Amino acid sequence: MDAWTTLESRGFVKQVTDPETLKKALSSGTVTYYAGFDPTADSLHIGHMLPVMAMAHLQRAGHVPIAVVGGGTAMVGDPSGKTELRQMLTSDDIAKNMTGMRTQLSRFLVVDGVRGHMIDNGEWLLKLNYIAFLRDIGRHFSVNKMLTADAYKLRLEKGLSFIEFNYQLLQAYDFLELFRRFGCQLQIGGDDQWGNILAGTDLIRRVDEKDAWGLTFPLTTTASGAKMGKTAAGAVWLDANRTPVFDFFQYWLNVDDRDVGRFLKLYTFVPLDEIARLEALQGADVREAKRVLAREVTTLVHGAEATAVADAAGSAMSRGEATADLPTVALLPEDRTVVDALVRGALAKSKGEARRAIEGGGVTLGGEKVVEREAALPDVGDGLVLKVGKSRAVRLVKSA
RNA sequence: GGGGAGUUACCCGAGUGGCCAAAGGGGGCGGGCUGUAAACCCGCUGGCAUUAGCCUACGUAGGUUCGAAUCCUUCACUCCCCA
Repeated sequence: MDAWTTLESRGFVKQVTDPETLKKALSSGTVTYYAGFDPTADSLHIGHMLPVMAMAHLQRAGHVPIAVVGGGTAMVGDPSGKTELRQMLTSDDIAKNMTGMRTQLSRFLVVDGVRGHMIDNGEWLLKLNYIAFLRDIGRHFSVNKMLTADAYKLRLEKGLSFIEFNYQLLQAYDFLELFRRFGCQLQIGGDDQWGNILAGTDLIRRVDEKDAWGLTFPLTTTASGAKMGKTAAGAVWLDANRTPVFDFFQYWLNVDDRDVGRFLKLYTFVPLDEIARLEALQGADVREAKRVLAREVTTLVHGAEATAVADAAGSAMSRGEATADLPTVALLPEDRTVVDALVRGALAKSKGEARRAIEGGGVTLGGEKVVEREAALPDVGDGLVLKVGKSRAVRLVKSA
C-alpha cells in the first residue's frame, strides 16, 4: 500500500493543497516532509501522536521526515486556536523542553540525518535580521488576507498582539528554509495549522516559484466531544514520570466504544483488515478491541515489557486482586488512617477529598469496602491493594 | 490620547454590606445500572480539623465599616466606542 493510501484510509487526511500531484509524488518518488512541534513542555502528550504517527507511516514508505522542534517559534507563540495570548516561554525553558521532546520523537522516527532529520528552527529564526526579513519575506504577506482567516477573526474579537500576528510569517519562513535546505516539499499538521501551512506553500511559490504541498489531519476529539488526551489530571503525557504507564494504558482501555476503530487506525500500526475485524465486535466484546488498542499504543510509547505489566495490573485490579504490578506506594510511619494512605498514594489530592471518597463508598482496601471515614490502617503486610473507584488503585507497602 | 464596560472557584456565569466557601450550568470525581464503554439516576466537588470550628479565596495593594466579593482609592490587565 502506498503512503498516500495508508494515510487516507487510516483517516489522517483532512485537507490537502493539491491531492493529485501529491499522490503521484508519494507513489513515484521520495518526498521530504516536515511537521513542527512546539516545545511548550518537556514531554510530548498524546495530542502530538497524530503528526508523529503520520510521519512514521510516511517514513516506513520510504519518505524522509524532518521533525522541527520550534525553538524559534516558541519564542513567539502560535495564536491559532487560542483565545488569549499564551505565556511566553523563556529560552531556558525552551532548551530544556526541546531535549525531552527530541528523545521521545526519536522513538518513533529514525533521525540519522539521512533517512530522517530533527532540527530546531531557532537555528535560522533567532538570527533573522528584522529589516531584511520584512523586505524579503514580509512583503509577500497581505495583511488584508491574513485578517480574513478564521484563526485571526476569532482573535480580533478578543485581542491579538503584534508578536502573535507574526507567527504565521515565521512558520511560512520555516517551510521556505526547509525547502531550500532539504528540498522539503510537504508540511503536515493539525487542521488548525491549515492557514499557517498555506502561508508556507504560498511563500515558496512566490519567492522560489516552486510548488509545495500542505496536508492537515482532522482535529481529533473523543466521541463525547472532549479534546483528545485531556483528563482531570491534565494531559496524557508520553513521559512515564508525568503519566504513569498504568494510567496511560488505562486511558486507552477506557475510551468510548465509538472511538475504538478510529483510534486504532490513527494511533497504532495494526493492519486495516485486523482493525475491521475488531471494529465489527459488538457489546461486551468491544473490550477486546480496546485491549488491543491499549496494548499497541502503550507498547509503541513505553515498550512491550512495561505494557505487559500495566495490562496485568489492570486486569488484576478489575478483579479486585492484589498484585505486585500495581504502582507501589510506601507508607510512612505517620500514615495511620485510610485517609492518610489515600493521600500518600495520590489517590486523593487532599484529606478532605479522601474523606469524601470514603463517604461516597468508593474506597476499598484489600477488596473490602471502607465504611468508617476515619478507619485506621491495618497492617499492610507485604502489600495491600487500596482502590478508589473502578480504575485507580495502588499497592501499599511498609516504609522502606 | 479621550470616553465607557469589565476582571468571581477547573471553565462559563449569578451575586451590590452580614443569611457567602459564594446560585446555576458545564467539566471532574464517587455510587447505582453495565462491559474498567455510552446513556440514565443519585451524591460530592477550597484547605485543615472526629464535631465545634479555624484558615485561605471573588485581578493587585490599601482604606471605610462592628462586619466587604459587594462601598472608596491605587495599580495591573482585558474588551468596546472615538482619535
